[in-house]
Amino acid sequence: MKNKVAETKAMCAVDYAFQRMGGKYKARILFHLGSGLMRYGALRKSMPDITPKMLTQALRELEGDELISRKVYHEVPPKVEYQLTPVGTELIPSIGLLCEWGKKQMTKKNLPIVTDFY
Amino acid sequence: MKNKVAETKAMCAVDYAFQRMGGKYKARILFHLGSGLMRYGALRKSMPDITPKMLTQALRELEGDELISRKVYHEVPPKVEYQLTPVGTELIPSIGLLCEWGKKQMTKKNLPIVTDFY
DNA sequence: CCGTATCCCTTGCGATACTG
DNA sequence: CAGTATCGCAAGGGATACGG
Repeated sequence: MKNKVAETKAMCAVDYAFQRMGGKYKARILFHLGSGLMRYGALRKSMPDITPKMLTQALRELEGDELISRKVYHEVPPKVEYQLTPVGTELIPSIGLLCEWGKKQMTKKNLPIVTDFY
Repeated sequence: MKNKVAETKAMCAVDYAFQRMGGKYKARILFHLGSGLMRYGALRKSMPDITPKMLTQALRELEGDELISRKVYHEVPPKVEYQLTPVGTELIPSIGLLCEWGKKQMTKKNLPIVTDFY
């Protein structure tokens, strides 16, 4: 169970970035965490279209790439908190810009935008 | 041969953006076109790891989403020019930021970065 | 020069059910 | 509460060869 890429050979910086925050959900997860620390359940509620399996998978990969940190409280009921690392935090402005671009285009085309609780 | 998504239902702006410039090559292609108009062959040479099939496919999708325009000269030998549309151009700053983030992280980890001709 | 066509393989992703 | 396990499909992507 390796983490995607053997980064032994030279690559493009754009690719490097996309391998870490690309994919179907990672950018959205990072963006949500941009507003601060969140528990697993809170993340689930804020993105109900992501199955637990995919959410956990994305979170583990983000953790492996050190974009987020994961803190487990061994108590009953269990509690796990996720938050951005400094490196992950530096990614937020880029995603924010992307998001603004998306909003602008969607507005132009009169497409319905989901902002809250999604 | 439809273009990926039926955008009938409400979605997140981040997703909207990623459906247009996400994937394995699109951001890189857009970024290269950021420096100006390029012919198909020039794009190929600048990104030799992309097979013609994948390059053409990505270009067609970008064209379909109106991020780039394609101008064909019906002459021998044939000549096709690609360039960013205004909407596509607005995407460049976000990708640029992502690229800078990538470069910074790669530098920290002493990973070899390919900038020219890739 | 600028692509297409074909074949095939891998990976991502989803649904559903179950657990410490 | 915060996950795993299992199964399975479908899209994405690579290699190679050919075409207007």
